[in-house]
Amino acid sequence: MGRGRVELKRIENKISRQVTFSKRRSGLSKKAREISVLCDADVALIVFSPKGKLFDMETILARYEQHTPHKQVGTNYECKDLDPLSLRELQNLEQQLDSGLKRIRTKKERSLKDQNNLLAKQLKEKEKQQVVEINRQQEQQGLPQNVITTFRLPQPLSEELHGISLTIGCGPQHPTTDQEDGNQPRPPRHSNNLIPPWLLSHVNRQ
Amino acid sequence: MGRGRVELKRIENKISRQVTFSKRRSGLSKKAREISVLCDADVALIVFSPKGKLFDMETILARYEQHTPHKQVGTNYECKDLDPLSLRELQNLEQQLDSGLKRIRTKKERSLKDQNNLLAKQLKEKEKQQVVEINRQQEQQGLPQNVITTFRLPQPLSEELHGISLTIGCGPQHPTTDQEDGNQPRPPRHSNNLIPPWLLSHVNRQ
DNA sequence: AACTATTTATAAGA
DNA sequence: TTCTTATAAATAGTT
Repeated sequence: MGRGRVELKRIENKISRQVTFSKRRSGLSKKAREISVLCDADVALIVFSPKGKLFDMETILARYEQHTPHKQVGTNYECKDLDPLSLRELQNLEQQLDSGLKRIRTKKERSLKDQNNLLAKQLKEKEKQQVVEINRQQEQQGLPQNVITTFRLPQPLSEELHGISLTIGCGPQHPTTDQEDGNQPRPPRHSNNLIPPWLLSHVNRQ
Repeated sequence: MGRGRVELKRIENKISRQVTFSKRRSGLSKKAREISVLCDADVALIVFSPKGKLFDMETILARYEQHTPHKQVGTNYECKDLDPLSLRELQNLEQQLDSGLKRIRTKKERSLKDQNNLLAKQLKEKEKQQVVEINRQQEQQGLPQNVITTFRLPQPLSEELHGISLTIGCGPQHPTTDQEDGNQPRPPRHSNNLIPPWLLSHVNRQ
């Protein structure tokens, strides 16, 4: 339905796929609503986005549900349908289970978020301490201060970071061949008083 | 779509309603299948007939692109076979819906936990850094310290260092502008905990 | 179930 | 994202 035929295969272009998803999702919802109204049917439609996010969940329930036992029309059979009550009960059960799951999930999420917040606060605190620490040291050595606060925007930042990364990664070149020797003479300490954190994480090893 | 406009209200004529139901039901299924394939989305569609009978139930999971051929319900089959089948299918559907919910929940949880871990690691490094910092200061004051010379450079570290340089110096490791595939799970931008935490806090700032 | 006149959905482009 | 429009697709009424 559009300016070209649609091949029934995954749309590889991400943008196109998202656009198509958005359009078709609304179209699908509309049609689901229509059939439910026109034909007095119950329709449940659940659409998950490509990334698994619950993108749309729509339950369309026709207003009146007459669950009178009935016969199959237009066939030779008298057919007892699936018991509407059972169906309804199943639906109820599903809803209850789902809401139960949601409650638990919510609790878990809240717990995790609390934990996140706590950790973030602690981390921030540590950073403050560190900045003060470094500034204090530099002050002692008569070096310019506020090294860290010179980092601002992403773009200029990355350039500055590049320099720093060289300092960290390529400054005291550690030969890669000395992996097994535990008593390598240490390269001279950085003249820079910023001790590479990656180094610290190894100091306490073993 | 047809020879006349459709008023969005229940079709009173029973035969017409059933015919329309049948037609639209297949159309709806088709569209659901299409969006699931085209957009790589998971779609669940449940349609109940006006009287509560499970008339059509289709679960489309894009991952398994095998589309079960449509079932003819009601016309040519023994009714006694229908009900248990419907029941079983309903149970299947319930299970699939549930697993869909679980999948999402798991993803959210994993995301939060990753974040927690990252924060925890950063925090830990900060602490270590502070300890070494203090040691260094003490050293400056004439106190012998050998903290750093105990350091051993394990093989993997150099690779990690390389990673740091790339990460910091070369900008986004994972270009977001690619059109190819947005579904590949990307590693977190700085999953590497060796990046200086103070630096990380700047890089990640948004 | 088939057939079409129409309406509707929507792909591509702006 | 939203609108526009050319076209493909769905489908209402009919046979």
